[in-house]
Amino acid sequence: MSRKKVKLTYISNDSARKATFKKRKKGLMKKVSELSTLCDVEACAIIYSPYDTQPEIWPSPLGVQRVLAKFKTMPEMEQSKKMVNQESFLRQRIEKAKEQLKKQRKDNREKEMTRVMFQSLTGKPLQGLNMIDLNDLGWLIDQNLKEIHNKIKSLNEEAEKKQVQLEPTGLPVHATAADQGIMERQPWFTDMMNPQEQHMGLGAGDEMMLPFGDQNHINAIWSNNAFFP
Amino acid sequence: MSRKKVKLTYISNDSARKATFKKRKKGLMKKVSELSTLCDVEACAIIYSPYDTQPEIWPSPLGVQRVLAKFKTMPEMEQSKKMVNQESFLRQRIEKAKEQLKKQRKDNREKEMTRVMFQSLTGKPLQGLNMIDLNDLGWLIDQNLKEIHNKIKSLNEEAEKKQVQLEPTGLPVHATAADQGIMERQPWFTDMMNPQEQHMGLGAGDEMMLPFGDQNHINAIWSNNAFFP
DNA sequence: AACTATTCATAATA
DNA sequence: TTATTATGAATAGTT
Repeated sequence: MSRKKVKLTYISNDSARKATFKKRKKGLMKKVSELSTLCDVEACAIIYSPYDTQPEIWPSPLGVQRVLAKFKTMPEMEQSKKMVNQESFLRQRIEKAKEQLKKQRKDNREKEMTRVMFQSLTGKPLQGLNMIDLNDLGWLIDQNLKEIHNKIKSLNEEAEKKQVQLEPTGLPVHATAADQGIMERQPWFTDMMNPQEQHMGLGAGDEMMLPFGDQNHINAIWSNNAFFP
Repeated sequence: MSRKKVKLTYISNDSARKATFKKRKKGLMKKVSELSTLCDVEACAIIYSPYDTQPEIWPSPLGVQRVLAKFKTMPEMEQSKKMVNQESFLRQRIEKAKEQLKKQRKDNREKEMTRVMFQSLTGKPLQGLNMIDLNDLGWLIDQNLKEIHNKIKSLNEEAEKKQVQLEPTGLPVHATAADQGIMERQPWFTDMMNPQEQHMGLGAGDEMMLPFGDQNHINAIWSNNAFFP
């Protein structure tokens, strides 16, 4: 049961390190073999370890020699060109981690504003929110109102159909007063918070674009993390 | 969505092969890097592909050179000793596949005998069963009877407790006639089918050891598979 | 070494 | 091509 994500650092425990080495070496050799088979490329791997006097190699001494010979004939400058070295590799990983962090922050932000919204609905006053928080909160409320409106609309349409079936000559059912109220209220928050922005219509597809930025304003603990400037 | 287990064979579709190559090369390099970091071993990998004029290497030209130099100083005979070559690698995979097959056959065998047992219970006569099938069937029935007996026993014990609580001076409830019958019947099948074997007691722990062999006698289609002699 | 819960890699797809 | 996601594979921790 791997409890935690493995820390990518030297394993100081001797037996654990040996066990991990054996497992991962096996897995690695399998991967090399598969890559070679699946894509028909020449490849080799050499691993020196303190557990064996001989290096572990793939695919065979001759195979290794062949690949090495090819490699040796290349000028050093050429060798460096397409190389994946440790630095660029780590750079890639950091980049990916940053991406994930960004996504996570967006998620956290949305969750946090949702919490604030519900607190507000239970009567708690909105305290300690800056302009950016209020803006995001407004956007979130607009989204929710929009959803509610759509729901009401579809319910009304359904009811109307049934009504028509039951009394073909009667008056159709119209949108309720509650629905109207929501319709009127929908734009005010956005307008107040974004006086400079052009107001977007209901069907403009803006529901796909969250306004939440990279930083969480409320949970400042994350915003000041020195590892992610 | 990887629908099926990947077939370990050359990918003929050009674009699919290239895509796979890129992904797997990246994954492989990551693995080498991790192994090196986690276990502090010297390792290198070189991959030639038709997609680049230069080979992809790890960890760096100098790192590769260093490992290669070490490798070259070794006599060829020594090099071959601890090697993982394609043949021994495939041998290992075949061995593992055989193990899995063995387990699966055992499972299948037990399921099949269970089916036969229930068919028999519905009145269908036992046809086409050889001595080995009958022996396994007997074992299976014994197991089930044993389970039933244990269940009855524990139920009786529970009932006895309640009985004592309700009428503290009354006679305790004993095992039922049905239970007795099961107890008497339990050993006969095994004894008949295994006249030479020593009969094992109820508590001897034999319930852990399935008698089902490597071959399925009923589904001969599997037994004759030429790939697994 | 064998076993699982879990993370990780990646085949298929959009 | 890159991005996404469901699934198979690898493996960390444990027995």
